[in-house]
Amino acid sequence: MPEDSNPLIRALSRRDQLSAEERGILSEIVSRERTFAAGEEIVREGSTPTESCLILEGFAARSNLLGDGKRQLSALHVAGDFIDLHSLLLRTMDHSVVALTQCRIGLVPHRSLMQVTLASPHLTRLLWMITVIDAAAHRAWVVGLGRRSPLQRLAHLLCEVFLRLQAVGLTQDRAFHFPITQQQIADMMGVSLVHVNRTLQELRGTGFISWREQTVTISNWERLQELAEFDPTYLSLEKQPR
Amino acid sequence: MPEDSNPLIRALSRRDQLSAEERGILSEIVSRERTFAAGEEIVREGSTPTESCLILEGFAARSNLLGDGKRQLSALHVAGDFIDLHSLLLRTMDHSVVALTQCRIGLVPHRSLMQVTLASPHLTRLLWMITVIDAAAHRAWVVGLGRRSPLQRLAHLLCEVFLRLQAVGLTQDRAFHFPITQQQIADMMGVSLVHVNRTLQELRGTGFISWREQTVTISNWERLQELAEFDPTYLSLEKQPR
DNA sequence: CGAGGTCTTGAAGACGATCAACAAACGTGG
DNA sequence: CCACGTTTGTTGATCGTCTTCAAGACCTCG
Repeated sequence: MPEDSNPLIRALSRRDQLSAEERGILSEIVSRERTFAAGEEIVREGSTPTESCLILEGFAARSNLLGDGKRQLSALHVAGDFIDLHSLLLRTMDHSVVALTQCRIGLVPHRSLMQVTLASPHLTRLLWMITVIDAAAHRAWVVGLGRRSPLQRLAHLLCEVFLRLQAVGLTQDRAFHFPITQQQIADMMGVSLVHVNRTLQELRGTGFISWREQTVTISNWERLQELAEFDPTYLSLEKQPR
Repeated sequence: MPEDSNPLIRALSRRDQLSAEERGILSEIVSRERTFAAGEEIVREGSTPTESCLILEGFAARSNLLGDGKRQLSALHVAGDFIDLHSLLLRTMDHSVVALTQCRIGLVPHRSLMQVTLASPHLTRLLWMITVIDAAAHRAWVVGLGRRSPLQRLAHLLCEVFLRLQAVGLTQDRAFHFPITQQQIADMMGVSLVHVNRTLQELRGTGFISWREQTVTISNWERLQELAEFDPTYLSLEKQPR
């Protein structure tokens, strides 16, 4: 894969300096590619992967099915995200990963990742960092689900997605392509589909965003952040030695 | 600190083989100890720690304060847990850590941890594993807050705490000391104090647990797990090469 | 013994779920 | 290119759950 179109390199070099050698390792780490249609399972709960999946294009989510047929999405992932990097350490998946839209996925053998841990402490720390930023996002979702109103949760989600897409160069000014259904939003926010629809109307009603033809445009970034009580610290978007 | 009373060594050797050398490194990694009273802040949101905190004794939680004075606890931690290991990679804390009970804390300099990443790939992976198991617990909480009833959430919490305490040898048969207030439970479960009280009565009413004098006793482990739809996979309690 | 924290109970009201129906958009094959 | 079926979005009405407010009981510790 050519280096500059590799979203992993983009995501990492956004947060720390990468040496030429490190870029080289990262650009060769994807062994093969696969494409998944929207709704398909990329990784299955209970499986024990021998490769980790890197999103090259599209949106995916961690999915947990409950006994009564309910579903909770516990994380949203975008291009550049390593969706099951933790399976290197954990062996058996405690959740599935599903494609929310069509996804192009790069597969990275655990063998190669293990090799990185043996050969490059710095790259190892950066991979570790990825999982730890993931965990920070999980905590932000816990806070939202526990104590924020559905309106705030939705606003918070859009703030998060905007910055994460911006970090990999997938925004145009204040807009981004977001081909996600209301049912998927509902399963992320822990509310019913009907309520998402109404909350979305309320959010549009504020005039802080518009959402038409699968494109979200943030018309008032300041006020949207205020509404969501959004603090971007947890995304760790600063460039620092790690 | 003597090796066998070091809960970090207990927690890690529960999940992978540790060499004598590795045990040695771990037993010397705590530079000093501090004690915190219940309610005290162990790590402050916005700070940039230069040491990480290991719980030697007591219960602590990650705490997020919201604008209107609400509080959400995004994780519960017990002896053996590294509560801000991620600050090694992330620099600034996006949440506080508070002592829920009196806590004895071991402080581990980032310098020592960085040294581990340079010298021991295997220990590095185990430290990484700790943060990744943490993240798995966060996801379990997301699922609970999003889609489980308060009753199930409470049952799930008790299942989780029981197994985590068992892993560090802090259970007696089917019972464990759990000096946590209903307000703290409420802030973990994202419900009101009043509702925790009523849910707790309902859970006691099932006869699956009793909770008297700060001690939880699980009288029907099978049925409690069933009620909570609890699957311990996410705790990664198996011993495996990592 | 008194004070503050914790637990418990009741009553009212808000919020979001559920059920049901319809509209709009999309995609596919005839 | 249109017809039709499926998916997605929208709206209204009813019901149940959980919040909020308020007050009292209990307990622990100085």
